[in-house]
Amino acid sequence: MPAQTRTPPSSWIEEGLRALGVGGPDAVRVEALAQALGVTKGGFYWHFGDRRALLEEMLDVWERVVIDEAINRVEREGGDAKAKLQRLFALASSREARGLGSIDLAVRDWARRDKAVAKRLRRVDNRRMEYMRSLFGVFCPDEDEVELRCLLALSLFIGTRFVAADHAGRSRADVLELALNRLLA
Amino acid sequence: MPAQTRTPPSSWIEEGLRALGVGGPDAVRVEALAQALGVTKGGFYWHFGDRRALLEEMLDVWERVVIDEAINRVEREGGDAKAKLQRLFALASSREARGLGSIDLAVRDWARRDKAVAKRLRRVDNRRMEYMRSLFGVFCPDEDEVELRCLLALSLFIGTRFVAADHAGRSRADVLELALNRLLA
DNA sequence: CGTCATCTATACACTACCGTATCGATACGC
DNA sequence: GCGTATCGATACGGTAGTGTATAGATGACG
Repeated sequence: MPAQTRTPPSSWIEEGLRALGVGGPDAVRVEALAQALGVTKGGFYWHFGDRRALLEEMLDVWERVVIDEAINRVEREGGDAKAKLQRLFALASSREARGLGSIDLAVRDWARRDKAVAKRLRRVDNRRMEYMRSLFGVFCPDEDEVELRCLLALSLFIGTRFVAADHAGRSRADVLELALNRLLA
Repeated sequence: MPAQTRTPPSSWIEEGLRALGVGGPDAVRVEALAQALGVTKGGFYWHFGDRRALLEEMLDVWERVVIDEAINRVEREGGDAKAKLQRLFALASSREARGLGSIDLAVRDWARRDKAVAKRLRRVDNRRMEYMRSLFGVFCPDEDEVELRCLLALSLFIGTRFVAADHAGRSRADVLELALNRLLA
């Protein structure tokens, strides 16, 4: 049995993902993470070969969590396809998702300039699309229509957090609800 | 009359915007720009007080260009609202927009962690929304419906470039065309 | 209690970049 | 062609971060 670790790799990864969500990949700096964890960087290089290795493992964890977590939680409570979609959308805009959502956005921007990251994002997005396709397909016979709604849903999820426009008296949530009702019609 | 400048401020700003689009704000580095321009950083600090000043002026230029350019070009050719919207969408996904589009995405991510940038993006997005509202409003009586379509259009514009999913036999352009036809119905 | 793996602190060399200072080059206006 | 504003090259100091080396602390386990 290994001795109980004080600042195990998972701590560095966790803190790294937090930094990634807030400041992007460039903000994931060994010394900054060490300070946030209340230690020096001494132990970091015991766990990880270098900074790249940390980023790699961060993405490993992110990929696993993102793919499993959301889908599992939605599936667990059962219900029909529309109920599941509604829960999925609610989850996506919930306060708890703020942390994961920020990481999601950061990874998207990161993927623009790093092919390996783009590959991972592609896997994740395809998994999400596949899941949504299965749900929309239940009450939506036309395949083009299914594909369209999936892209709209995913784009809205991202757009809501990247678009900085006001809505003439309405709130963003109001307009978003309109959109989601339409998607579920 | 000022002497003809060899590497005027506009060159630094141009190169800076290019770097921003490719690598984000952190990639806008004085010495890197100098190298890209084939000079040393010697002259940079003659034009700009510091790096911040360049970023500021870059955003000034970007804001002016983005607001005027696209709208003016669409308006110039006339036609009815639907024709203008079609041109607007075509322009947004045209090859020429790749450069400006990348900057757009970079600014969006940047705005997440810089309030001043967020303020600028808000101005730009509101201007775009206002313009789209005026176009959708022509053939769309319901105000909620107009607002919805505007958000969908903007989200799709962003989503198309941030989402990395495949579409089961279809191309992204296919699905996008479906979406745009729906928006113009 | 002692040992060994597991961290931690500290110091160091190295690199990249910012901003400053200085002097030289170049072109335009006259 | 002369002078001045407008750059360009170079050298420098300062800061921040990476990765390495090394010695010390700390806890599990026999």
